[in-house]
Amino acid sequence: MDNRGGFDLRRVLLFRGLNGCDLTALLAKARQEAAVRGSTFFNECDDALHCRLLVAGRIKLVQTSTDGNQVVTRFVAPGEMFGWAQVLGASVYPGSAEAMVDSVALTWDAASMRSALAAHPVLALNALELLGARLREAQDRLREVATERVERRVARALLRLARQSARPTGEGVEIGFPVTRQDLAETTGATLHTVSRILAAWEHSGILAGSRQRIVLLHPGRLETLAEDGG
Amino acid sequence: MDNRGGFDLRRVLLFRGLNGCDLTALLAKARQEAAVRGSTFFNECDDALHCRLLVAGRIKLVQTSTDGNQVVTRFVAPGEMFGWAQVLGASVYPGSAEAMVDSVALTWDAASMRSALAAHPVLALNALELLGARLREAQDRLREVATERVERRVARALLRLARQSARPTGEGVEIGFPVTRQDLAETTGATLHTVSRILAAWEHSGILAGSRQRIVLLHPGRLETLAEDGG
DNA sequence: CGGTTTCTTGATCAACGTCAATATGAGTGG
DNA sequence: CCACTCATATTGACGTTGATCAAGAAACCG
Repeated sequence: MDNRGGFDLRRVLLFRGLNGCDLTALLAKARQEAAVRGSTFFNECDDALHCRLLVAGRIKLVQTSTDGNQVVTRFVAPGEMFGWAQVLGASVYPGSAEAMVDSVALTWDAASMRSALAAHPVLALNALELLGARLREAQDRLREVATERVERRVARALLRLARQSARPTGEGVEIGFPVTRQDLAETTGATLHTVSRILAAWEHSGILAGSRQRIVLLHPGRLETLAEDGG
Repeated sequence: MDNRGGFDLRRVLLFRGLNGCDLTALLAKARQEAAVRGSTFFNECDDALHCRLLVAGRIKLVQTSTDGNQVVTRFVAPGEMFGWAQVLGASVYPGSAEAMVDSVALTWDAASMRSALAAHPVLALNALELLGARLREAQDRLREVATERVERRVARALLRLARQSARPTGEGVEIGFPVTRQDLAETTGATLHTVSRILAAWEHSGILAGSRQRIVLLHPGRLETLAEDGG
């Protein structure tokens, strides 16, 4: 089996259950694409001609509203697909994909991914499951933003980030890629000012430590309390 | 071709492109289920054993958070599927499905729907498209709730409702099923008080008219202005 | 007709955004 | 290596949106 880009593609959830042959054939159709930190794989409203699998790095998907406000719809970790728009019936990307660190993706054109989905039911079912999970996550976040205080939303966001990309350190769990207060604000629907204040308070009370773009959760348990019962 | 429950099933987007035979076979596996106004087809956290197609009536999907706050994740119109949870890899329903008027649904068990999806690629691709559209909608609403004022969110919610279920009246477009201020509050992430005040103001300025659970948009254009550039 | 749900409206208040100023570090070119 | 610049972060003062609290009115229902 192939092992392109130093990444084990059998681990990719979308490909689970696909036999080696078919996987190799599918891979043959992909090309590799890189984006340095700060650049994008695609921008909001670009024609959605491709879909991608993140192989290395970290991406954020960002939607911008007419008045310039931005929202981070998802952080993408290696092994996850992104930019499905065309495959799923949209003609343009609903958001931009910005590399938070230097990143590498495998890129398919939407048409061949569609035919692969049609040819391999297991692939389509996997896609449905993944998409279902994403829909549930989006709805959960909707409920949070609609009903919960900023502090709690920030707590949840940090826990999600930690779950997706924990890097154990001496004194706690570090989030494994650079996250600005602005990023956190855009995932939680708050301003960077409020986020900054909240994090400062938490640093003060020993729940977390951090410096520029780095956040270490010293006390995930206490964060979970904050996230759940609003202690 | 079958025409069960007085509803033309060829119009259902999920079934588009499926041949008559297969459609009939699929329908044979469904059973009919009714829910009177106010009752539910299923509740949040129930085991997700079935998936459903709304044939008549109107449903709202509601998520409740631990502190009792509710959010309406979607209004379901006839012809739309709901309660896909199990098919999409979740074991329990992420929300309840409450009938806003007396309603009828066709019900499949999740296993047979899964095998139908596996057997008919066209079905799986349709499902992916529909789910993709839903994901985009959820993300749009997330962006709205995170960045926009309540007034604008209410305007958008009304326009969405009108689009999904407009009933032309003498003086404007009526929303074709009973919607309470509470419902609107739960779709927009506001309180019913705020919604009530906003609607009162709009009634005052002639943008809409309404009575108990009835809303008539007299001036959709002005609502659209409010929804877009915050005029 | 009494009870219940829905809706309205006022008064008050706090969460959080906005505005503003400053600090801190990281990268860059001279 | 240092000066400069830019992005990021901190912090305070203040204002506004919209929630909360409270009370009552109106419509519907058995």
